[in-house]
Amino acid sequence: MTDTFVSNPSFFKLDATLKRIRNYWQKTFDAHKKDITVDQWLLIENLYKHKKITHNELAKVTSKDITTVSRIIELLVKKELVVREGSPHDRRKVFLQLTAKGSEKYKDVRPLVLEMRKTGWTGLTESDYSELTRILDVIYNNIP
Amino acid sequence: MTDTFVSNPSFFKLDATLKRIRNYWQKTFDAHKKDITVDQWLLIENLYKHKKITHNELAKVTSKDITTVSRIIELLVKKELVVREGSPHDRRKVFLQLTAKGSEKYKDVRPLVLEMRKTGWTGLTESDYSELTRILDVIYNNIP
DNA sequence: TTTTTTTAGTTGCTAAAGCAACTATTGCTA
DNA sequence: TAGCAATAGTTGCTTTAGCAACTAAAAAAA
Repeated sequence: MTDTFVSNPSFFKLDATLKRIRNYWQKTFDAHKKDITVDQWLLIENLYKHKKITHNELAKVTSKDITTVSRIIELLVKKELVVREGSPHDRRKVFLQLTAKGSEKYKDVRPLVLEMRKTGWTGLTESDYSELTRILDVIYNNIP
Repeated sequence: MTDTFVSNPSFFKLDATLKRIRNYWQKTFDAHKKDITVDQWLLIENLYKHKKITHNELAKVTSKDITTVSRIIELLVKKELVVREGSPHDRRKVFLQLTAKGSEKYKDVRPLVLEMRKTGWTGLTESDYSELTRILDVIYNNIP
């Protein structure tokens, strides 16, 4: 790998792309008055998928810091989209679950998300997707 | 493009990878007592490259919000790495420049950054790099 | 059983992202 | 030339990121 190659700012390109996607998602949510942020959506999506899960587990599957999860969940509880329920067996643990309102929010927002993902992938093939996944995975695992 | 494909959370993978890189960079900066954040570094890198530039231009080349740039620059000014200098021709404009200390910081940190980039790319080829760049560019330009 | 360590979660702090509203110029136009 | 629009930046606000320090409970070790 050449020096000019290494000096190439791929970090920057990742960052710029992600910011652009995030921005687009947020603007779309806002335009449709979904009253939700992108990261709040990510948590809702995972809560829908996992049904019952702790802060810690949710942090792992979303690649978020547990403190960040804790605070986003607080906002979702305030919006009555999520309930916290202490575990009877282990009183340190708190299980998180979507409320009925939370499930409805998921079903309400999901079509928008699918549409946006489709938009992002326009002109790309499934093999492009595999390539991207492969390369990002390698980079991810290269980091000590 | 199939539905399962579209539903695949590539956004999440981008986010996770970027967070991991950012985290690694920050920890490395801290371990070497560079007293700098990743985004502060990005601005310094661009100030070194462009020599004399306004907030607005710096925001464009770094894909950052101008308010964000404004505040990061404030921190860099406090650290005496950057000076603001009003334009005599247009009193709205403020030119930004690295101080001598700022240039030194750049030269001091740059080897670390090159090393980390190399680490991230271990096991990948230049064609992987082109692929990643191409795919990210397509996605970026797909976003309305 | 008592002490120590580990685990789950919260709170305080600083940094960065981005929108809205604001000031101060400069440029355009009627 | 006077009035209005556009441009450059800053400040206030809410959200997310992540480290450090903390509480409380459970698990492991003495």
